[in-house]
Amino acid sequence: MSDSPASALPPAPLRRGGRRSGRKREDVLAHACVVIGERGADATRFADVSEVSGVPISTLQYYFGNREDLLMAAFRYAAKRDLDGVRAAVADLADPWERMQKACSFVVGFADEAAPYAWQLWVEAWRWAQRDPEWRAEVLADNAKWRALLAGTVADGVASGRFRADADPERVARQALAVVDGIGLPIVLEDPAVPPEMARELLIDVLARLLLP
Amino acid sequence: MSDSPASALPPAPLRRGGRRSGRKREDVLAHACVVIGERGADATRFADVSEVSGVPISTLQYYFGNREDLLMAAFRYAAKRDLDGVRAAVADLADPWERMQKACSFVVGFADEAAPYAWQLWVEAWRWAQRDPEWRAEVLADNAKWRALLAGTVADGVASGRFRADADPERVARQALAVVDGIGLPIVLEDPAVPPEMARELLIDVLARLLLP
Amino acid sequence: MSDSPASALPPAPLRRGGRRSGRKREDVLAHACVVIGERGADATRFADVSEVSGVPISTLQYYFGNREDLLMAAFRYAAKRDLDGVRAAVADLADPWERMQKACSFVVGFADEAAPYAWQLWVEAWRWAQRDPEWRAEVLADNAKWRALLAGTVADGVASGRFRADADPERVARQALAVVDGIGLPIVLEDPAVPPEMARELLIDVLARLLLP
Amino acid sequence: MSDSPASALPPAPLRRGGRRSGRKREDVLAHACVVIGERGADATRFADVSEVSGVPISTLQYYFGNREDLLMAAFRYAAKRDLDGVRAAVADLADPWERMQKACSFVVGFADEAAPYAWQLWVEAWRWAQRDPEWRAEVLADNAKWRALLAGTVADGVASGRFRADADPERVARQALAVVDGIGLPIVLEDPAVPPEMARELLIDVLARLLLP
DNA sequence: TATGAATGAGAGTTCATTCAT
DNA sequence: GATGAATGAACTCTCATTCAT
Repeated sequence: MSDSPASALPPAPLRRGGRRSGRKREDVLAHACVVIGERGADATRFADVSEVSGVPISTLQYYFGNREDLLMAAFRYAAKRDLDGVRAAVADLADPWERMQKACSFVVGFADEAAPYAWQLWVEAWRWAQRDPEWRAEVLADNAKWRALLAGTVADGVASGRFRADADPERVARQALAVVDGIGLPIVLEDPAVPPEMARELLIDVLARLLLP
Repeated sequence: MSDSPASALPPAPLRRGGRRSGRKREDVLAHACVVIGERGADATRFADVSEVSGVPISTLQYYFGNREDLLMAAFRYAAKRDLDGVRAAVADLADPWERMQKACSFVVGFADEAAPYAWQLWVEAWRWAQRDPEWRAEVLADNAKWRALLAGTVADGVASGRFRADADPERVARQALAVVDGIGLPIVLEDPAVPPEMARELLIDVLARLLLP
Repeated sequence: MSDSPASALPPAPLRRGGRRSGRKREDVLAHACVVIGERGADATRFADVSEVSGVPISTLQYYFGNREDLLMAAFRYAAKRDLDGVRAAVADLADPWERMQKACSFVVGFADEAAPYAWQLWVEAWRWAQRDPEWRAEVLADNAKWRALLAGTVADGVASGRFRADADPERVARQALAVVDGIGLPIVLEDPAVPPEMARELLIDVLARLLLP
Repeated sequence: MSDSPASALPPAPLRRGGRRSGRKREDVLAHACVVIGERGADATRFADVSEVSGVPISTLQYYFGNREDLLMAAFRYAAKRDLDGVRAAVADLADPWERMQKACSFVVGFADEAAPYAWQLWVEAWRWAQRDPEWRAEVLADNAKWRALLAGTVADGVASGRFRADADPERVARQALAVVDGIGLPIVLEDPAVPPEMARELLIDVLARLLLP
C-alpha cells in the first residue's frame, strides 16, 4: 500500500509529530508526484494515483477534493520538498562558488542529489500557470524563492570577494535561473547532442562568466 | 470559415494558387496552433479546433486521422513556420551580432516579430517528447536546426572578427539556446519580477559575455 | 425500472433474500437476453438494454465492463437458465422416453415450457463462437452439457429396456441434438411449410427411430 | 484488384456473355461472400468489401445501393451458387442413395465439394430472416428449393425400390434437411467431440434409418 | 472517517451516405 | 458510368463526481 515511490525519496519520513492522517496524506502526495512526473498532469487521473498509492479513489477525493486540488497539492508538496532539498544540500558549503554550482545543479537532476521528476513537475506547473491564476501565483512565488536563494549566494560571494565586485545579485540570479531552466531541457529529453556532462559543463561555464573575476 | 486565427498570424500565407485541400489543411493547422497555445495540447479537443476553424469534427478526422496526429501536424506546421520566420527575419541582417540578437529574441516573443504562441507550443512539444518517441525525434531534430542556425551565425562572427576568436560556435549555440529557453519562462508567465524589457536586456547581456571580445 | 422483460419470463427468479446488486444484475441480464433475442447480438447497443431495463448506460458499463462482456454475461445467464429449466422440466418424469421428448422439445420452443428466445440466443452464440475463441469455449462446454443430459437419458432407457439395446448413448445424443438444432430453424422462421406441430412430430419420429425398439 | 476470393471458387468464371459491368458485379459479390463468411454480415462494412475486391467504396454503393442491399445481393448470389453447385454435384449420380448422401454432405462442407463459407452464410441469412420480411421470404424460398431437391430424390428412390416403400418424400426431406442443418454446427465450430468424419457417419446413419429398407 | 455504488457529461472514432466532379 | 471529398449520426468508453452507508 505504501511502497516508496519509484526512486529515491523515502515514503515520507516525518516519523515524529504528524497526526496519522497527515502522514498518509504526504505519502499519497509523494506517489502522486511520481505519477505526474511520469504521465503528465493532464493525464494523471484519480485512478492512477489510487493504484500506485493503494488508496481508494473516493478516499483521495475525501482527502483532496477536486482532481485539480490534488494536482495542486502535489505540486506544492514537490515545490517545498525541492526547495528544502536544495537548501539542505548547500547548507554546509562555505564557499559561495561551491554553493552556486550545487544549487544550480540540483533541479536539473545532475548526479544523485536530484529530486525525482523535479524538472518534469516544473514543466507541468509552468503549463498550468500560463492559464490558471492560482497556479500562476504559486509558481511565481516559488520562482521568487529560488531567485532569493541564488541572489543571497551571489551577494555573499560579492561581499567575500569570491565573485566579481560588479555582479548585481538580483540580475545574476535571474540570469542563472534562466540558464538552469534552459539547460535542463536537453537533459530530460536525453538529447544526444547535449549529454548531461556537457550540459553541466556548459552551465558552469556560463555561471563562471557571470560571476568569477 | 477561414477567418484568420484569433491573433496576429495572417490567414495562412500558402503557396500560391493552392490545391484546394492543401490550402484548407494549412488553414486548419494555423487555427489548431492557436487553440493549442491557448488551452494546451492535452486540453485541445477536436471540438475546439472545429469551432475555431469552422471545419466539422469528422472532416478534421478525415484530414488528420487521430487527435494525436492532428496535434503532431500542428506542431510540425508551427515548427516549420517559426524556423522559416526567424530565417526570414535575420536574412537581411549583415552584422552577426545583430543577427544573433534578432534570432534569439524571436522565439520568446519579444516585440512584434514573434510567432504567436511559439513558446507555448514548444513547451507542449517538450512535454510530449518526454513520453513519446515520435515527438521526441521531432523535437530533437528541430532543436538541431536551431542550434545549427545559431552556430552558423557564431561562426560567421568569429570569422569576421566581430566575435571573440576563442568562441566555439557549437558550444555557444548550445548555451545561447539554453538562455533563450530559460528567459522565455518569466515572459510567458508574465512574471512582474522579470518584465519583458528586463528579460531582453538580461538575455543580450549573457550573449554579449559569451561572444563579444 | 424492474419490469419483467417483454415477454414470458418472470421478473427473475433470484436466489432469495438477494444481495442488492446481485439481484439487479440478474434483472438486467434477463432484459438483455430479450433484446439480444429480438435484435440480434450485433445490433444490441448499450442504449437498447438501458432503455428496456431502465438502468443507465454507464451503470451497465459499471456492471459488465465491455459491450462484449455484457453480451457474454447475458449468454451465460441464458445458457444456465435454459439448462436449469430443462433439468427442472424433466426432473419428475420417470419414463426415459417421456424425458427424451420433453428435453428435446424444450429448446426449440414448443408449447409453453420453452425458454423465451432460447433458440435465437443460441444462434447468436454460434455466430460469435465461429470467430471468438472465448465464445467458442463457452458454447462447446454448454453443448457438452446438453449431450451429457441426453446421453444420460438414453443410457437410462437402454438399461431399463425402454430403448433399443443397441443404442449407443453418446452417438444418439449427438444425433438427437443435431435434429433438435435443425428442426428449430423452420420454427423460428415460422416457415409455413413446417408448422410447429409438424416439426414436433417430425422430431419425435426421428427420435423414435433412433431409440425405440 | 480481382484476385480470387480466399478459397476454391474462381474469380467468377462467366467468361462468355455478360456485359462488362455484370462480370465485375459478380466478382465483387464473390468477394463479399468471403467477407461475410469471415466476419459476419453485421460486421461487414463497405470498407472491407472494398479492400478485398479492390473496388472503391463509392463504386460499391453505385453498384448496389445500400449496405443492406449489397448484403442481400451477396446472399442471393451465394444461395444460387450453392444450389447450382449441389445440382451439378448430383447430376451424374444414378443411384438415389448416392445422390442423397452427396447432396446432404454438400452444404455442411464435407470434403472438397463444399462451397466456401456456405454454412456461415446460411447462418447469417437465418439471423436476418428472423427480423426482416424480405430476407425471410428469400430464405424460405430457398429452403423450399432444397426440400424439393431432396424430396425428388427420395421419390425416385421409393419408385425404384431403393428406399423403403413407406417413406414419405416430403416428410423425409424435412427431416433430412433438419439433420443436415443440425450436424453442420459442430463442424463449423470444430467441436472436438464431433469431428467431421464422425459427423458424416452420424448423418448418414440417420438418413439410412429414414430411408433404407 | 473512509469507502463502494452509481451515474452524467463529454470525447474519440467508425461508418454509411451525400455531393460534386 | 465511376469515384474522391466531405460530413452527420450513432456508439462505446473513460472519468470525475455524487450519494449513501
